[in-house]
Amino acid sequence: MPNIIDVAKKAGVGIATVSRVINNSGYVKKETRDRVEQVIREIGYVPNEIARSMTLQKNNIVAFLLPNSTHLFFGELLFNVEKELYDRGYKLMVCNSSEQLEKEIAYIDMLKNNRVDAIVMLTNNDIEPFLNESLRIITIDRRLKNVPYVTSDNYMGGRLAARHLIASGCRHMMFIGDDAQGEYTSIETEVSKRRFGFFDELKAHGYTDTLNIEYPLGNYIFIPPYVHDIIRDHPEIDGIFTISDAVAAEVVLNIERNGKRVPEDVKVIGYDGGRSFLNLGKKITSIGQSPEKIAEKIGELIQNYYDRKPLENQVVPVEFCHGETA
Amino acid sequence: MPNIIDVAKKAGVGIATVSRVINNSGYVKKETRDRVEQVIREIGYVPNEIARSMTLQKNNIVAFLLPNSTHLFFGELLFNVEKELYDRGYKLMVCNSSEQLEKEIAYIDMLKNNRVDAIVMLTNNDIEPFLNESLRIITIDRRLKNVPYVTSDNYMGGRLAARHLIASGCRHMMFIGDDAQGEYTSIETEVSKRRFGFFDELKAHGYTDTLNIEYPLGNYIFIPPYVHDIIRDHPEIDGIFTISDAVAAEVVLNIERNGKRVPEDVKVIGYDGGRSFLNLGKKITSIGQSPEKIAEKIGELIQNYYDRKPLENQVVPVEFCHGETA
DNA sequence: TTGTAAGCGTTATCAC
DNA sequence: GTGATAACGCTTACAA
Repeated sequence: MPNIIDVAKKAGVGIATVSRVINNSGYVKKETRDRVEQVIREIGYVPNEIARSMTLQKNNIVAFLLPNSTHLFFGELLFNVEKELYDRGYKLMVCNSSEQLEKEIAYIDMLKNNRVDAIVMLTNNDIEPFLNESLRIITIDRRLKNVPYVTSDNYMGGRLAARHLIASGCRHMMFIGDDAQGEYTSIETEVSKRRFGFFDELKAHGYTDTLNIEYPLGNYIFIPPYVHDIIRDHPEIDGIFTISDAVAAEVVLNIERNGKRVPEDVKVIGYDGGRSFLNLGKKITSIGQSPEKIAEKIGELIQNYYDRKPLENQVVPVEFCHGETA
Repeated sequence: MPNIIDVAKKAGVGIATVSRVINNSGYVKKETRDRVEQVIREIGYVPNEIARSMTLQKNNIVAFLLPNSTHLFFGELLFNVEKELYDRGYKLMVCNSSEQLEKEIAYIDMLKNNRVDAIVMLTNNDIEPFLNESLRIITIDRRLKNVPYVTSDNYMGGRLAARHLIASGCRHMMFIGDDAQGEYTSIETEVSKRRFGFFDELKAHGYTDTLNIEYPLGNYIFIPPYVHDIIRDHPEIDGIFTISDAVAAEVVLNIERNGKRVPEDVKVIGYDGGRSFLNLGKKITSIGQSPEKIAEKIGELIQNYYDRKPLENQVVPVEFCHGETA
């Protein structure tokens, strides 16, 4: 593979001149430039980004460390983040941790070795002890010390869900989720604000008997079986808000299996926009967060890293998505 | 950020010795090794992979160029390929082309610049003119000159679908797909073998009036509206095999909208394993191809590139997936 | 305008 | 066993 020296020799110029030509920097006489470009085409020279990275001390590579890109919302996020970065001239490395802390640690090690310019991180694990100041990180839905984050307006999402259930005439509500910051984990997740917003709005309207179900942090997908028992043991419940669409879908299926109708007897609202694999036969009513907008904000923050500008946390608006379950 | 020279100085040894320690290569006296390792820990030295790439002339980075990672099957593939590569010590760069040839070309250019070690490519575009011998490529479902490919056993998939429809008592079959190699494109896709296998098996059983619907290559997701008209104009059709689950889902919805029942009146078989977003309320009967196995084969081929072993095309078995539409 | 040379952080070859 | 030193391919002062 030809290098810059080959080009320089063949064109009868110095390598600095070739460099100036390919980077469009500095002064180069038109004729010289033409000659160099001619040679470049002739011998099929392609600048070596690795060598350039060495000199420039940056490689324009960003990594996205996330639990699992096959999860619906994460997959959308991945796609949009990649797109956003491509438009800005950066490349994306994907790192699926499968929710495992050890794998996250191993990945971060690898990413340090590879000197990626920045890391976009999506995790619910206790990763903080394994990070250091030198890493340029952006988190999604997660508060870490001195790390900027992007999140959707979870608090508003919770309030919107509450308002809809109230307006639909529900009297006894319930929240189901594994975002718990309380007894199960010390992890601080922005996602918990869905719960806070939901309860605050309900209280403000005089609903005080809302059931609060929490269980250890997972991936917002699975639900412990006993949750279904709780639902059955509380036949008065007629409005449920869940931490995600995946959980909502499972709840709907289970309720229907137990002879109640959704939304006629029980209304269920999920979170993420209403998509599901579970073949419910109806669209989940949901609070939608936009992967495009979140990715856009991530792109802007990354750009700020490159431009050495200060980074500010970003909260992206959510919207109520009409569906057939509430 | 400390480098190998810093370590060498502080440990009072030459850099070659440090290199031997971190690579576990050559002879190093135990005491020397301990001292060096001690210093490495002390100053937090992390080897620079970029520099290593320079010297070694490889960076252990593989790129996955695909149309759109949010498509169900592609997303699964991406996840599994990344996992497979991670296990082998390689890193994955994602490149979504959104089906656009120009974007694929731009990506390939970028990947050349970055000297990625290999490219896994999934495309239906006429990309061949833009590749050259120096690129180490592996395609999925696609035949290119001198490029090894991995694909599922599409031909057998087609036969399995035919057998099931026959066994279910269907009399008049139809195939729907945009894999066409005939009048619409010169692209040679392994996917077309689904069609060939389907027809061959039907013919072998004496079914000769099978309807063959083809339309220009897309992404195996959308379907031209007139296809639905064709279905309606042929009320005798009672068995349909489609190029993908996405197409199958759309066909099922449309048939039911027109007052027929699936699978009672018309049986529909898709391809990919039966998943869908479309909330059919039932699982699609389908020919399943395993993203895990395909990814595994891709991993093996990539490994062969690194090991400079010859690469052979890989055909991965498929299986019939029972569902509720056929 | 253009060329020379230092430096980026490794690995590997060769002496010692 | 160990240490200089030459690559690897580029950018960028600094000189000319």
